[in-house]
Amino acid sequence: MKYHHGDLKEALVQSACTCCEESGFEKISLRSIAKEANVSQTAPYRHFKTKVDLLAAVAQCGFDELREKMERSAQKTKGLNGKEQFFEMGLAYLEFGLEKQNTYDLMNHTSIHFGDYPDLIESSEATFTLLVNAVSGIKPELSEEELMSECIKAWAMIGGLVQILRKDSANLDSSAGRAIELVKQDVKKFLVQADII
Amino acid sequence: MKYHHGDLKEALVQSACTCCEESGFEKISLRSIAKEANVSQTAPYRHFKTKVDLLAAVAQCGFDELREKMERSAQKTKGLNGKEQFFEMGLAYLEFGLEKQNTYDLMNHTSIHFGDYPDLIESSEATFTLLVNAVSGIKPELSEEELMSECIKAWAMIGGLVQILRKDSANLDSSAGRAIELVKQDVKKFLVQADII
DNA sequence: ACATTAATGTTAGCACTGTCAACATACAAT
DNA sequence: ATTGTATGTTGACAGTGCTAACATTAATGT
Repeated sequence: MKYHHGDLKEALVQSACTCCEESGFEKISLRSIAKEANVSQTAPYRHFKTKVDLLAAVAQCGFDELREKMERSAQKTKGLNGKEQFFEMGLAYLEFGLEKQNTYDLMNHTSIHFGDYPDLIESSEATFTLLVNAVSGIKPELSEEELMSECIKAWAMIGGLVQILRKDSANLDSSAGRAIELVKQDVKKFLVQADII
Repeated sequence: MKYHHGDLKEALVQSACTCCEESGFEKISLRSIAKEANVSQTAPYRHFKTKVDLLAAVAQCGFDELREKMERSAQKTKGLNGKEQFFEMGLAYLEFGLEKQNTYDLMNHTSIHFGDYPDLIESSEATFTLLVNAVSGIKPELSEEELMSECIKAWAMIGGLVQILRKDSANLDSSAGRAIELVKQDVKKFLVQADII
């Protein structure tokens, strides 16, 4: 057990990522993360000024993971037309939001002020850029403003869908519950009907 | 009815609502709320089994407030056609999401398990019902399933828009920032273009 | 009217948290 | 070899949610 950990910073971030997805980011405690790394409770303060700084690093990992997932989806459908590709990317986003709920929450949480973390901004912008490029590929005739409007529309829709699909059906009456089941089963049809793709 | 305090339960909820909107629901501490009511730290436990129970009450107030706001908006436009009314309600929802951000967050937060709070379910369903009725009035020919699909579409869109419009423009590159400003200035045009109304 | 019970509030304390200051060690540069 | 800096440790403080044991008040039954 050497006094100096090899790469404590990275180990802490990894532990925090795991813990975030397993138990929710609110349950992350610096102390437990430190213990998991076999290190004293205040050791993390040599690498992160505050707890939020660590959470920001976790959120950044989330954006990177999301972007990679979307890129993989887009590449898998390279033979297909632009709209199909765009749909696959949207689906990837939706899947991420549903599978990694806690990380997704952290990424969209207001307690992290993006402005304080340039790297985080960069990662989140890189993800959004994927969307912009895809739409731009489908509709090259759009002005930049129209393009952005289109992207925001798609983004809002998918983001809103994630929010809805996550709700327990207990929150809703039975007919809404059935409708949500339908949406889950056939997201594509829904997106088409909603004029997203 | 009057015991030691008078109506401590209501006082706690009111304090919590105020505190939630002012500083965010994560900063609510039972102790500070108790102090604000001039009562010992553990007194709230005679009225709320856990802190989350208190938060659920705050969330319920939020849904009631949102519903009332939407109802007021709908009534104000009674002379106009159904679509205008529907738009005003959507705008009311959006305004609520932007003005009462912290309360809105709490209402959509996953740590509150709606299933445990029947009153909360009721309040949230009553709000959603407003939307359903409005859409149903505009398009009476829809089957129940189609109706729900339409409502979910509108709900997802507005919810997603709230999420986007709240982001600091620092999060986005300048062109997206400009587009968001446009959306803010002319939400209606955006919703029409998005085929919401 | 009085005794009993339930509702409500208090005190003390536990285990936990984020964070800081002071100290200790390891490693890199001189 | 000496020194400085990066990194890790110990100990402590104030704050948290929550529980148990106790105190008081209001409502209820006779």
